[in-house]
Amino acid sequence: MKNYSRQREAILNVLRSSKSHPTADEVYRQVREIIPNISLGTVYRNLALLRKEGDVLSVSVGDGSEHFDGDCSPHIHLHCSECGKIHDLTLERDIITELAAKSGFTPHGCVYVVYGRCADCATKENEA
Amino acid sequence: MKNYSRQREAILNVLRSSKSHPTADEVYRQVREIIPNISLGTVYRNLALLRKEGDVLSVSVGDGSEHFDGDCSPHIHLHCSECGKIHDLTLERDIITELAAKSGFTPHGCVYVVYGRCADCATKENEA
DNA sequence: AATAAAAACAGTAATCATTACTGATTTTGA
DNA sequence: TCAAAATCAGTAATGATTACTGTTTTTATT
Repeated sequence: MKNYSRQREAILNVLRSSKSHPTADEVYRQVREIIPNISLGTVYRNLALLRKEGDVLSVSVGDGSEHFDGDCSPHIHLHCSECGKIHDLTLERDIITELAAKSGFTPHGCVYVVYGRCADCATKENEA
Repeated sequence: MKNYSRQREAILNVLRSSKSHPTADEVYRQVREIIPNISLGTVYRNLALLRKEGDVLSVSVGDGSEHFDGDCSPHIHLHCSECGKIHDLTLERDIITELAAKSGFTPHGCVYVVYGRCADCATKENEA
């Protein structure tokens, strides 16, 4: 376990205990409930640091801001263009990274995004 | 073939004939050599449109701006944290999208990024 | 413990990629 | 031929992110 500051630890905890892929601002709001006077700059700085350390990864889905994820295991991000949510899908065997390694690339991490329409939104459509 | 404006067509051509995953600004500079008075706003608007249409996709690697790709076939983006380049790797069978579809998601497109160090940078290191 | 250097912080100002707006021009379709 | 719709160039505004400043906390050493 790394020795992180209280602020950095709190940010990491928020991300680890979240399933919603929050933006920097959303992380900020959640961490403020634990450390009320934490600065937004601190959140950004630590998110960048945690990403560099490989504790966290970030996903961009083209909605203007970066989303963060405390789960660094290889998994698929399903981004619904209708509701905007990012759903997770477990990936048992990471063929993509295996291929990358086979090609002479040294992998540190990965982000897989599939765009489309989630099952929830498809169901709602049928109901209406 | 869709009936696109001269500007939109030029933007698409730049992306189709590029292997370097340019940003909006880089696309703008290249298109200006063909249409010198094109506006940056037009480039952004058409990139967003082309992406929506599925003619183009965008990749974010955490360097501040979005990169665009005229190749929409499923392939792997190898992002080197050393030189910043995005290398492409062909993907014969897209297991990721297959899994997504099997889970009840309706896929429209996908972006796969593997972070790490490219073969070129590894070679340079050994030489030095 | 005392202290100096390094790291991290809160708060705020600045940057810069992206988006929105305006009025003019082009395209489309009846 | 004409009016509505789409698109444009140019520019202003937005807003996510980064950089800066002076202060506080941590770390390492004596």
